[in-house]
Amino acid sequence: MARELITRHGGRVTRTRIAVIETLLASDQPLSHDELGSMLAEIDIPHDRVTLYRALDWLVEHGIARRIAGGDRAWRFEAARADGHRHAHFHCDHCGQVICLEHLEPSFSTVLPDGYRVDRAELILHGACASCSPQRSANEPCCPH
Amino acid sequence: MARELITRHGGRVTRTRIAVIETLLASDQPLSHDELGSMLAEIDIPHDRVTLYRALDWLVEHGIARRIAGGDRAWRFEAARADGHRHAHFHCDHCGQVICLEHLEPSFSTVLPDGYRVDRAELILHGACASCSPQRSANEPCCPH
DNA sequence: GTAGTAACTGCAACATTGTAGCATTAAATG
DNA sequence: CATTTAATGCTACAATGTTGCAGTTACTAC
Ligand SMILES: [Mn+2]
Ligand SMILES: [Mn+2]
Ligand SMILES: [Zn+2]
Ligand SMILES: [Zn+2]
Repeated sequence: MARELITRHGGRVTRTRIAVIETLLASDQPLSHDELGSMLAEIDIPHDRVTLYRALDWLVEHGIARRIAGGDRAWRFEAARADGHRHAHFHCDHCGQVICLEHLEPSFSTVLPDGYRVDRAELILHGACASCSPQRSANEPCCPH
Repeated sequence: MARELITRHGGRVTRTRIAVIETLLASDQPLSHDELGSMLAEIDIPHDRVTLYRALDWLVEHGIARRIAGGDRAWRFEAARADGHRHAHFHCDHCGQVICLEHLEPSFSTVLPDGYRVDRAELILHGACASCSPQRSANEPCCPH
């Protein structure tokens, strides 16, 4: 699956690329470079920081992954859907976790000044996730924050 | 006006704060720290990078300014409206300029998992501004990009 | 106006996130 | 296996932002 995605786009099948694709496909939420780095380290895929940046750039360039601007200053990445499906995201301002809002399309309709061209819309809801919301009972464990 | 805004919130009236507030109020688009720094330098307000960061933090904390995540990794700031009005923004991926879409409210309605709390929504349209759109006549000046 | 005090500033050092150049390694191909 | 060149690893650098701390300044009380 991962190998085929890579060769289909004329890339070379390397350890890091395979692991990144498989990790993204297995994740139900977008992952930051840093998170991916840790996950790769855990499954014993040695790699350089820069290699990971370049692998992710390559995946985005070829439409295999999508880049999301979280609202903090770190990109997050998720596997692109074959059908081009897009959705909004929720960013927990407390622990930094980002989740996908599968059923919320970032649609818009607006009058832009003449000559402007829209390529895509990003909708991000900010708030606190369940683990970070203050109303939860005080003896349940919270996020590492 | 600026002085009053500051004292009303129990802050000390300083050169930098006044200049920042006045610059934000006079601007029709959100400004990055860097842009603000240049503008302040032009009107002869000497200041340290860090002072500007702290002035902006203070303004946001007190609801005088609002912080916007452009999509590149630099915050932008705009004067907050008295009526709490919010709107979406357009980010030119070519020259980095951000403009306000006054009439586009970043509304949303979605079912979040239990326990999640939404504080605000950010909607950013990405594309090319009029100066950067390719269809413009080739002998008009374009952005510095 | 002077003095006292806490808020604010400026500077230096550091943190995080990401890029660029370049020599080395290794995936693909025949 | 030998050749080719894409991909990697390393080092150095850039952009954006934060922290600690000593010194300055805006405000308050007199
Ligand atoms: Mn998603
Ligand atoms: Mn705006
Ligand atoms: Zn959280
Ligand atoms: Zn532009």
